Amino acid sequence: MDFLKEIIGADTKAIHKNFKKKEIIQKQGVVSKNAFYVKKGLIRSYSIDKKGKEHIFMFGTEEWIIADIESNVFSKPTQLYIDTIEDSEIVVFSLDYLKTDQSTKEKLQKNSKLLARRIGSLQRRVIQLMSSSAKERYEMFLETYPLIPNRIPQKMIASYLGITAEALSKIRREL
Amino acid sequence: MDFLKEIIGADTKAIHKNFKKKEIIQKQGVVSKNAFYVKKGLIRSYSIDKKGKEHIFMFGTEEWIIADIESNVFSKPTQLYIDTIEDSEIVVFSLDYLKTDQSTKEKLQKNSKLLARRIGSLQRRVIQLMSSSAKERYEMFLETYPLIPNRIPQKMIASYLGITAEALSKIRREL
DNA sequence: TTCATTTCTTAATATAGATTAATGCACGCG
DNA sequence: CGCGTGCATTAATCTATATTAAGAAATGAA
Repeated sequence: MDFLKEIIGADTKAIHKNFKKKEIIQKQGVVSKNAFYVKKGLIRSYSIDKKGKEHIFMFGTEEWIIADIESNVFSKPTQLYIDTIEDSEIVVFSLDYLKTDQSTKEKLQKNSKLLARRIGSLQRRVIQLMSSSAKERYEMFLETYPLIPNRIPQKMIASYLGITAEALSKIRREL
Repeated sequence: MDFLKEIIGADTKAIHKNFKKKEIIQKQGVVSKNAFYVKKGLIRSYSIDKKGKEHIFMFGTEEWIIADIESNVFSKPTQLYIDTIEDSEIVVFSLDYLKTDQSTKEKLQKNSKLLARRIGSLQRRVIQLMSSSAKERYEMFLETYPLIPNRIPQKMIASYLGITAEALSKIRREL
C-alpha cells in the first residue's frame, strides 16, 4: 500500500471497494478512467474475441495493479473486461494525473518505472508466445506465479496460456 | 525530431550515428543504456531462442523509438538484438533521466504517455497472438504497417508474425 | 442432502502450421 | 561476367494443438 501512495499521492481521490467473487469491475468497450490496485483477493483482465472465446490477459493478486493503461491515459475504449475470481478488496484510482499538474516529479518518476516494468513483462510475454510450446509456457507460468495455480480453475490457466483446457489437461498428465 | 526533443531535452547528450544495412546496433545479453530513435531508415529488434531461431519483436522506421525499455531503466541484460535492415540514421540517447533530477515535469509526462502507448501496442499484440490465426495476424500487420511490407523480406514478416516463411507464402497465395 | 451445473479428464478425429526437400530466381561478389 | 548464396515458392509429410464428444468429479444452490 505504501508504494501506491508514492505513485498516486495522498491528494488523489482513491476509493476502497469490496467486491464479491465473479463481480464484473470493468466492461470491454467503455472508456475506463480507473485503475485497480488489488489490496486483497484475486482478479483478472481478459478480452472476448469475435467467436466468443475468452483470453486472459493477466491475473492480479495482492499488490498488483490491473488496468488498461492506454485506455486510461488516452481515453480510448478498453478491450479488456476485468472481474473478480475471489472476494476482493480493491483500491480504485484514476490515472489521469498525467494530464494535470498536480503530480510531483518524484511521483512521475515512480510511475515511469512502473510502466517500464510492465513493458518488460509484456515484452517477455510476446517473445514467449512466439517462441515456446504450450508445455514450456505452462512451466514458465508456474515459475512466474507460484501462488496462483491452486486458487484458479484449470481452464483459466489454459486461457492465459492461449490453449484449450483439454490441451492443458494432457500437458499436466505428462508432468 | 521535435517530439524527441520534448522528451529527452536539448541538454541530454544525444548522438547522431549512421549505420550501414545489416549492422548490429545492440546485442542480446548486454546491459544497454541506450535507446534508438530512427531518423531515417529501418531497423528491427529481435530475440534468438535456444534453437537458434529468430523472432522479430518489432520494426522501427522513421519517427519510431526502438529500445529494451526495462533493460534501460533497471540496468538488466537485454533479451533483444537490434540491427539495421536499411542504411539508417539513428539518434542514440539514454533513458537514465529517470534516475536523475534533470528532467522537467513536462518531459516526464510526455515520457509516461509514450510508455502508455507502447503498453497499448504490446497489449494488442499479446491478445492478437492468443486469439488470431496466422492469416488474420498477417492482415492486421498489413493494416498496421502499410509502408513496411515492400521494404523487408518475406521471411522477416513471417518471423514477426510468429510463423515460418513457408506458411506465409501459402497465406499470400490464398489472398 | 440432493439435484443441477460447471469443471476436469480422456479419447477419437480434424486441422493449422512446422518440417523437410526440391526448384527457380535474384543479387552481390570475385 | 558468371557463380554462389540466400530468398521465395510449392509440395509431401509430420506434429502440436483444436474440436467434438462423453463420462467422472467437484461445486453450488435449493
